[in-house]
Amino acid sequence: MVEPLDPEMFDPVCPSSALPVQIGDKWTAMVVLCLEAGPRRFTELKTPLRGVTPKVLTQTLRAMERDGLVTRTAYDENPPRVEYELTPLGRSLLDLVAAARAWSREHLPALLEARAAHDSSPHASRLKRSPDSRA
Amino acid sequence: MVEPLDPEMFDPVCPSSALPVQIGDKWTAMVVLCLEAGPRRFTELKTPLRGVTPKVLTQTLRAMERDGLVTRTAYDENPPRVEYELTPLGRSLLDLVAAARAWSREHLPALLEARAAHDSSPHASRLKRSPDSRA
DNA sequence: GATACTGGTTACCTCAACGATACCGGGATA
DNA sequence: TATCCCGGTATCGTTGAGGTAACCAGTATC
Repeated sequence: MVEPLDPEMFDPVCPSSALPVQIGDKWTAMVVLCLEAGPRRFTELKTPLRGVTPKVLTQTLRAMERDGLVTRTAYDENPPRVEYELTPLGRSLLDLVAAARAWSREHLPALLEARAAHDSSPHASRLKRSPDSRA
Repeated sequence: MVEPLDPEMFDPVCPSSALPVQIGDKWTAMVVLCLEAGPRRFTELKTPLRGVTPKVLTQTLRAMERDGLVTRTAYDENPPRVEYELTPLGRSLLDLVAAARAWSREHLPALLEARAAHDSSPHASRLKRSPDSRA
């Protein structure tokens, strides 16, 4: 079995709300990351995906299953056990996620800085006079 | 001046609705692509972005300006002229867009095939018996 | 009995993105 | 006078992703 997931693997302060790249739905990229090391159970996924409701996690996983990104295996045991695992196709998304994370590491600070500067500026005139002059 | 934009540079049949990667808002990636070759005017952008309403295009461009991805330069001339241009930060998104497009070229057919297969299948039982026994 | 655990389902609500349509101001042109 | 062009605004409506809360079956344990 693989190691348990770090409940804090996703920084709640640096959410995808800021970065301009999204893979699939809101949680898809995080699910991919959670499944990188091996199959995981439903409740196992819920832990690091803090705040995700079972409904939304189910929706996400169903959509990923539909698209061939994960497989769902339910074992008729007691207590019930369901495992989700990345397919090779889903695994191919890891490169993309890595690219997005690389971009963020490199450029997100500049973006946030630009945003902060813009928000705090007194909205200077957006007009450039013709090359003559100005009063 | 740069060459005019091809009004059909974006295939209306292969929209981003299918592919699981999104850069910024709905139109952001396309705007980046449109600005790749040089500055463009508002109406110039509207043409290849078929169907975008001026309101939404304005929203997109303002958001990109806020994030330091484009610069907006308005010339006080007649008729009015406004030019949008990629900043180096905006230009850095080109790599990401290229990565997303590469992934799509390589893997999107498999995803769509999986989706079609899933949608047309009679939803086989999602239950797997415990591995110990047989029937 | 009562409660808890697993892997969900169902009904309802909210909010922001997106879109449709119409309109505007200021020249220049006819 | 009227119309066109450009770069937008204003107002309205739709849509859907996502969230909240409650509930479920089956077993097991208290």
